Amino acid sequence: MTVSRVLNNSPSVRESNRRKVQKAMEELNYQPNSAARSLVRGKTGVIGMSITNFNDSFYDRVIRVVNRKLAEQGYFLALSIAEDEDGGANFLFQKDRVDGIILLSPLEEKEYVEELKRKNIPVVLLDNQFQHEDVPSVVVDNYKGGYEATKHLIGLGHTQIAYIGGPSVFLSVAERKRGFVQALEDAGLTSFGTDSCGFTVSGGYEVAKRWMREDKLPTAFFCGDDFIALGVVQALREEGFRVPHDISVVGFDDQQFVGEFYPRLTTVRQPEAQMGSIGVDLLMKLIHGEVMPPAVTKLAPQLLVRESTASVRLT
Amino acid sequence: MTVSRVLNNSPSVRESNRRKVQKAMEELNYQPNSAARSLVRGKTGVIGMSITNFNDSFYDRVIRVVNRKLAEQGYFLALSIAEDEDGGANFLFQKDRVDGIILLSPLEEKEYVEELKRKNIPVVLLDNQFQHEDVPSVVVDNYKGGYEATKHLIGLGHTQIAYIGGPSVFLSVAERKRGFVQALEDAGLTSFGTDSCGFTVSGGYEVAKRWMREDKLPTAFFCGDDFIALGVVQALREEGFRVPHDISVVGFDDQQFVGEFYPRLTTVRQPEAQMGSIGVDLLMKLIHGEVMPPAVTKLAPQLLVRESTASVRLT
DNA sequence: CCCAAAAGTTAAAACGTTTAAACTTTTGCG
DNA sequence: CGCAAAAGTTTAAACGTTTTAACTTTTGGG
Repeated sequence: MTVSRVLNNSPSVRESNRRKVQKAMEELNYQPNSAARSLVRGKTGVIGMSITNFNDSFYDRVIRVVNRKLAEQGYFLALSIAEDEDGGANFLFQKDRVDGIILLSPLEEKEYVEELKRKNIPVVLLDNQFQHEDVPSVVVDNYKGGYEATKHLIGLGHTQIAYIGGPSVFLSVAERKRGFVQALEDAGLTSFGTDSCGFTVSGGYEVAKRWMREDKLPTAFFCGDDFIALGVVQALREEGFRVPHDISVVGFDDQQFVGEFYPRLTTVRQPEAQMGSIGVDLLMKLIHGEVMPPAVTKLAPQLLVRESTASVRLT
Repeated sequence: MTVSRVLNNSPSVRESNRRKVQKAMEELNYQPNSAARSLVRGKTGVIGMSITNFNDSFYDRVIRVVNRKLAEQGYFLALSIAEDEDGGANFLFQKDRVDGIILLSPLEEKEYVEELKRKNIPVVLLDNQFQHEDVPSVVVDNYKGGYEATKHLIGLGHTQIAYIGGPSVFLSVAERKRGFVQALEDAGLTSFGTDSCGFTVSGGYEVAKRWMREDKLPTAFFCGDDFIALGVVQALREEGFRVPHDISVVGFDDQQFVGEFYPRLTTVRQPEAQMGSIGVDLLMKLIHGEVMPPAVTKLAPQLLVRESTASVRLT
């Protein structure tokens, strides 16, 4: 009826009637039923986003940008937590619940991507290094991040540099390491050693402690993320080493307040805003049926030099 | 048709037919349209949760518990970010999109609560001290948290204790302070002074610096949250004071890794799991139309004594 | 073997909107 | 003032399920 037209403000409705309808809507506290609407229209106006990790500044920043940008375009963002098995996005995995999905995950997620493809749901991958055929993705250039961080250390005169990465399920881990190795090679150096642990403070702490027990100490650590870096700093401190005076440490991600608390961490910042923004753009194109853009967009990270790195100390 | 019955596995369908239908569903990759389903049934199977804050361990823990518990009961959780004006839950604010809402917010949210009431959407408040008529809520006993933290400090011999709280929009701030004051009074002491700042590292940092400039230094700080506490620690350290050797500091919330990094922070841990669990229980009761339980459930926090507090130093 | 009850199946209506088509009123020009 | 075009309104069908009622088949007791 006419009501539908005023809801979708079609032009062909007499002003007086439009007024009347609006008044009635107010009085009755009327609100269109979105299920019915979705049913007939075949769209919901909501975009789903699956997230694996919460308490993390990198994800936080990406999510906020996506939320804002989606809102600008008239879409709602529904976040879903990806727990272990269920891929977490399960609730999103229904074509009629969302118009599109943004998968924010550092893991492969092959199955989910395939399922979504099969269901014909537009999907974009963020922070996901894996290339799934014709699913567009936006990632940061982790290789470059590792390279820049290491180069910075080399520039400070360090020659004994170690890398402590995260779990090998994350492709980012290997990429950062590749950058690390290449930077050393380009400078004619060799790696002091590498190791890995969980992306946690305690992980970094334990690796560093173990190394110290074995009398194996570089003059600088490049860590796979800030949590590991903090753990390393903590372990070093407990054994009487000062950062950066004795040993330099660099992290990755610029987590909340690592730049505000001693020792202000030198780290690699990812372009979260760009990532989120491009991700939304890609998804919108997909939704509007535009031709598929190039599969993977790679963004440059930025080295933030702070106080946890210094010139190598000549003993 | 029969299909509907096998979907909802009603008993009255011949086994052979059930088999046939299932096979067909597999082959066609069939998935029931949830919009149509919601439309006729009047429920969606999703619970919305509005969150103001992301990169925060307290919220993270609550959210994860809620997610898990909801999943157990066959509901999906859709998270929505509450940005400034929109109350963020706007997408949830439609009765036909969700079966119920959990508002996780430390702010008053009067308008939203009223709007939800008006729309007749079951709603439960978490971490929200404000009492909205007949909306059940679960909060932590911030008064008690403040009391216990201060008592701990007093027990260590401190008599010059200061409180640095967060922004006064948060009721929790006043409650924690009330606990602080009462503990002092019960011990026959008076407050060394109070101040406030944002719930940030830099906030705590600046207050402490300012106080030091004015030669105003207590022997112990009770801070409104861990971020403030870290800022205070950092400021003290920069001025040559050691924590806890010279000055003790206690925080609130047990944020990620404040227990792993020097100085391991003494803090107050909120019972996130309980809060989430009770919140879900309440919401389920509301949804099933059970009689309204008592309006506000108050949970006891727990003091975690670590290394940022020590006996007062007798100079 | 018949018949009633039980078990299972099919048909029709309903959920609340949008869209397309048919219909009616208004407008403006000669 | 009449008529065609434009503007606006009403009707009907459709979206994909569930629910209720009506119908058909199977089962089992006498």
